[in-house]
This record gives sequence, structure tokens and C-alpha cells, in this order.
Amino acid sequence: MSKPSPKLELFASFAAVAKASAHPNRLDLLEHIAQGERSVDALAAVSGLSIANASQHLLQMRRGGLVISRRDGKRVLYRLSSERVLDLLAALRGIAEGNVAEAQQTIAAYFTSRDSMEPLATADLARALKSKSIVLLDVRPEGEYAMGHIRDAVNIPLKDLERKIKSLPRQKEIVAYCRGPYCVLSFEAVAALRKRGFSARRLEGGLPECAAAGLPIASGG
Amino acid sequence: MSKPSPKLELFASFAAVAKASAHPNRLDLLEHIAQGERSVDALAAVSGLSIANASQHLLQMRRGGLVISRRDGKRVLYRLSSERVLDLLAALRGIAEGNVAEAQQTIAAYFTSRDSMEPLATADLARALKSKSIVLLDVRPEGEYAMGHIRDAVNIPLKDLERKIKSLPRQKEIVAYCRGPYCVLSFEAVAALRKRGFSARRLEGGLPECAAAGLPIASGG
DNA sequence: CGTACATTCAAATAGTCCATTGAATGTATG
DNA sequence: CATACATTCAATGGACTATTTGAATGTACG
Repeated sequence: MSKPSPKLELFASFAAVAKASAHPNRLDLLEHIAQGERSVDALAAVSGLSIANASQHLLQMRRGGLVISRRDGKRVLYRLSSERVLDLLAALRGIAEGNVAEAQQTIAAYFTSRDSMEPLATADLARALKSKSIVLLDVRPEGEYAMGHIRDAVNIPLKDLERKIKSLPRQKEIVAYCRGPYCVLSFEAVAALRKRGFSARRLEGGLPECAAAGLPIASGG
Repeated sequence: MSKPSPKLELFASFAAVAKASAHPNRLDLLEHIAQGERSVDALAAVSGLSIANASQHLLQMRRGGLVISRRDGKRVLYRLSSERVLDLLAALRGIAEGNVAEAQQTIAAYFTSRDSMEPLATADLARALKSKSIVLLDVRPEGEYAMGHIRDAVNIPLKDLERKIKSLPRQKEIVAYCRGPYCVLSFEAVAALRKRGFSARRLEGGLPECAAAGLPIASGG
């Protein structure tokens, strides 16, 4: 084995990063990690993987530089290595949306049909909040909301939406967000709200994108 | 096999994009394709792969939505599917540079030591060219220059640099570029120029990054 | 200080990917 | 219309990847 050129050596490292993100389960784990630091068992639980399997995937992502782990007492917590990981995910999304037929079909079948209206751009959220022209609705489960949410967001988990829908104002537009651009929760929430006559829209990104955009994050109930 | 959730279905598509870029040879091919439309045999030649192997890699990248092919007479030409592919590559680079130890070692050993000076940012190139304070030097082989280069760039392929070095002005700063951020050509060129007493720097990005930034591209000798 | 717990390691299996070979396809050229 | 050429397809062997299982590690708690 002759030594490869420096460029190919470097490309091998870049390829390792790509490989670390080249598995559906790992992308799913990443979406959850992007919400904030999470333990292995929490990640295994939300993604439906066995603990050993989740651990293996997490280790691969660590080797690929996507996540960083630290020990906190009995458990090991994983977080994104940097915000650049969100750029990587956005790039993967953009390419798939634009150029992969399968992705376009899935989006057309499950997502766009429910969301005829343009989502609110993450960049425009700060202004909208300031003018109080909207109500920002976090439709993730309580536990995730408690671990971190956009300041001023109201939490009504999707499963409680029917029950608590009356607490929402009819005169303001409701902007729903959840984990990320393809988390189904906000799509479902908007559909339910519109059926009840509310003016509702999705936020373009989820919590991680908002945090990266500099919006204030709060935690606790 | 039960049907996966729409989200996982979509993540599978995103993972396919990542997988398409998860091989050193494919990244190498991409760097060349990013310069402009190229045929399979040209790509095989520059990357040192057999034609069949290059073809397979190209097909995989096509399935992953990274590149698009079209037939032109006897040959098939590949090009990037969109500029978003450059964003993907930049994200992979950024993550590897920041978080993958192997990449950092390679960069420290082969690249940064030769390039103590900050490279010129792609965004600042237009201004520098307008003020005529620099000479822009394209150090790629003639053929690649002919197929597309930044307007106003002078071509001296690296292998001819020693011979033609006298044609360069000593009073202006020389900014060298080549195929991309980790193409070795410009690093070597800058090293050679400095050794001869020239004031020389690299351009941060290569031709594809400049094209994406809106700089005018010319072609022909 | 032993027990419980969270995570990782090690080993094993089934599945997938890489590079090469030679044949097949589609396009131009004489 | 036969031939040459560029590319792709099909099939192969060898290397790597994913998941599961059960054991090993390291930390906390009684």
C-alpha cells in the first residue's frame, strides 16, 4: 500500500464525515441531538432503537466529527459538535428536495399536500414575535419542551391539541414548530388547526435552526 | 417489511445523498465536475480511475442527486446538479477541519505549514480585481483553463511556473487559485513564488466557489 | 464495599459496497 | 450498414457495515 496523496487523504476524512451521516437512523438521532444534549438511553427511546444499536451509531457519528460526547455521572450525553452540522443537514435536504425523485415523491405525498401555505421563514420569526402578530406554538412532547424551547413559545403537544385548542386565540395567526423541517408534528398540528378554522402556518425550521439563527432559548416547564 | 414512516422514508433519501458523497474517489470526481461539464473518460483520466469504475461512481452520484448527465453525441457529460452541492462539500470540509483529528493532522502536515498567510476570501476577489492591485493566477493545466476560468485570470500551469515566472510582475501581489480549497496546485505555486521573492497568496476557494459567488467565467484559450 | 445502572466492547451473522472483468448498448463515421 | 468508440450493464471475489447478543467497564448509591 503506497501512501495516498495528501489530497486523497483529506478527501478520505471528508468522506468519513459523509459516511457518518449516511444512514437514516443516524439522521434521526441527529435531529434529536440537534434539540439539545441527550443521553444514549433517551436517544434510543425516541428513535426506537436498541440501546446497543443507538450507541454504535452514536460512536460512528462521533468518529465522523458530527457529535461530541461527555460523561455526566452515570450517563453519557451527546451533543452536536458545531452548528455546521445543521448546514450539512440543510445541504442534504436541499439536494434531495431538488434532485432525488424518491424524496420529491415522499414530500409530495405526505408533506406539501397538507401545507399549501408558505411556511414562515426562520429569519422572519424574530420580527413577527416582536410585533406580537402571531402566537408561536411548540407542538413537541412536554419533556422536549421542558429541555429547551424558543422563548415566548406556548407548548401544546400534538396529542393534546384537540383538547386544548380552545385556549388559542382566533384573531392571531398561529405559527407551529417542532423538531425540524421534516418533523411531522407541526404539519399535523397545522392541518388540525386549519380544520378548526384557525389561521395557522408552519415555521420553516425547527428548534435547532432557530437556536442557530440566534433566537433566545428558554428551558424549564 | 412494514412501511416506514414518511419521516424515515425521507431520511432514507437524505442518507442516500450523503452516501453518494461518502467515498474519497467520488469527492475527487466531484471536485473535477465542479469545474464544469466533463465526460466520463476525461474524469477517469484526471482521477486515475478505470473508466468502468469512474462510470459506476458517477452513476451512484447521479442516483444520489449530486450530478446530472446528458448525452452529447458519443459521450456522456456530467455536471453538478446544483450549486447546493458546493454547500454540501463546504459543510463536509468545515466539519472535518473542526472536528476530525485525522483531517486536522493532514492539514497541519501538508497544507497550513506552507501557507502562513491568510488566503484571500472569495468574496473579496471582485474588489481586488477591480482595483487592479493583484494579479490573479490560474495554476491549473492548460486544458482545464481553456474549459473555463475566472475572467482576467492569467494561466501558468504549475509545471510551467519555474519557466514562466519572469513574466509576472514583482510590484503586485499574486493571488493563485486552482480547483478548490484543497487542490494542492495553488499551495505549491504560492510556495514557489514566495521562494523567488514574490508577494503571493492563495485564493480561499477554487474556480467552482468563484463561479458560485457570481464572478464572471470565461472560456477558450 | 457490593449492587445497580448506563454505556461500551467483542464476537457473530447477514447483508451491502468496491473494483475488476468481459459483454452489451447506443452513437457516430467511413 | 459494418466498424469503432464511449459508456453502461452484469457478474465476481474480497472487504466492509449493520444489528444482535452477552460480557466488560465505569459511575453512583445504599
